[in-house]
Amino acid sequence: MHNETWRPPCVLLTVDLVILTLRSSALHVLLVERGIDPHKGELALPGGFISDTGEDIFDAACRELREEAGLDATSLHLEQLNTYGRPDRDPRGRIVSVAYLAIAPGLPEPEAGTDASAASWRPVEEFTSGHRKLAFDHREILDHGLERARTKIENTSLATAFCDTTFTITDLQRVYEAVWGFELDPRNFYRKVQAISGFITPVDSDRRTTKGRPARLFQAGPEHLLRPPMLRPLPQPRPFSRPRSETS
Amino acid sequence: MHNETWRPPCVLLTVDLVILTLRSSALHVLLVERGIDPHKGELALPGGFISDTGEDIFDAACRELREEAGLDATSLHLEQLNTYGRPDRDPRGRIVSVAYLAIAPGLPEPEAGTDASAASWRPVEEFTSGHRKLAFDHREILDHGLERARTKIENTSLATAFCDTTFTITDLQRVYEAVWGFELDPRNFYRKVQAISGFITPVDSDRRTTKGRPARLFQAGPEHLLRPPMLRPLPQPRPFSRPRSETS
DNA sequence: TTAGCTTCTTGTCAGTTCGACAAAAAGCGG
DNA sequence: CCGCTTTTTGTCGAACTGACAAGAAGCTAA
Repeated sequence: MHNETWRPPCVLLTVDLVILTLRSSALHVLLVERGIDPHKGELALPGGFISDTGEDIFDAACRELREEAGLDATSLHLEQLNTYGRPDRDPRGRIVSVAYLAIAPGLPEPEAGTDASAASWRPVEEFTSGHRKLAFDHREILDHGLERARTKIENTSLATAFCDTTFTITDLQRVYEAVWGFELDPRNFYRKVQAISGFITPVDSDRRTTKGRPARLFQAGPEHLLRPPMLRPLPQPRPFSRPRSETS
Repeated sequence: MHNETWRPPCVLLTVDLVILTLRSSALHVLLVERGIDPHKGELALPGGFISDTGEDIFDAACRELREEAGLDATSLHLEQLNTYGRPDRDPRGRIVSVAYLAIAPGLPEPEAGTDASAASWRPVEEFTSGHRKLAFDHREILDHGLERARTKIENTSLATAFCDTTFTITDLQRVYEAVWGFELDPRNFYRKVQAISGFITPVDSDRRTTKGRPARLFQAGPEHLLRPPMLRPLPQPRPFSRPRSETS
């Protein structure tokens, strides 16, 4: 296939992070304003080159999470998304980026004065609705991250990663509503999440009270796979379902 | 973060393929016997280095599919899996591999005399049950590919990618049984797949006949997302589901 | 103190789906 | 025509879903 003098080409490897959280019931993503060219001044996902050839990719994602976002990887969900390597995606040369999805509970604005000071939480709605743009192909990466989140909270307990260690069922409902973009019936939601075995377990003798009736507190359960799953309502009312017995 | 003389390290990029198909109702994966060190003589996933810095990763996957497996990427399902970059995964140096999952309908053995002659279909059961080993971290990649397939045929129409353009409902059932490793009730399966709108559409006036009653033929429908989903039975009978009204 | 407000929690109820199984339908081989 | 195989249609009780009413438990303001 290749003669012996052929040397495989090498590429530069970066890590990009889609970090999602909930702030006042709206889904937000952490973005940085680029300080250097290319795309100077534009918004971009936090990320950067792997530090040396001995660094594992996952470790690089943890490091960027700490350096650029000021977040501790051990306390939040972090999973790999796709890898992006279109030859023209970066004008500086052949740069391949491994994207990661991070899910964090509600957090304060990144502290000024730190390395993460250039980062800020932005409502994802600004980008999904089309007006605002992102540097490089980061809009595509963000879309993939959002779709991954939408799908995974259907079948896994990922939604609890948006919550603190203890949370109310209404907190959890806010997560589903923000990620899916749908309002849900609180009464059906309340019973449904409890019927899924291992999803959430009650924390006894403690309730959180804000305005109405105090709510029971829960914590994430042992099960990762939700069965039955939480199915999101579909955007389109679906073409049509063939009547069962109409065989023509 | 880095001074200006710092140059980001570059890595070698490869593509590895998990190519799945059904042969006589059993799930098979295409593997090659390595002709060179490292891991000479061992079984490995087909794959190779990207050919030059201008080649897109997806295109590289298509090329390897053609060169190593003799398959045409336009006629089968091809999607990206995870990217593997542990520093010690390849003794030759820092080699990062982007894995792809390909799903093909039942196919004959790769033709001898071609570039793909080193490749052969192996039952996945040989590897999942533990005895036989794979080169590098390819066992891990295979496991991820299998888990992806198991999950995606639940929620998407991916299962039809294992079938020819027309197929019977029993053919489709064989796919689910092979990928999940569970036997399913043909009668419930028959009605369930038809109730999912857009999953499969009947091909009129044509039936396939082998031994028993001739079976109606179908083709893949327009819908990608299955709603309601096909839920696989769980290995463990699940701990226990709290009685609905037991609130203590 | 009590009425009103908010939010959480439990009930109800009809339509749908699911899983286990029976039985009919449609071919083939003898 | 009889038995065999495989596909297709029925049946039926249990479980789940989605819509909505209503009770429970706090807070606040008159």
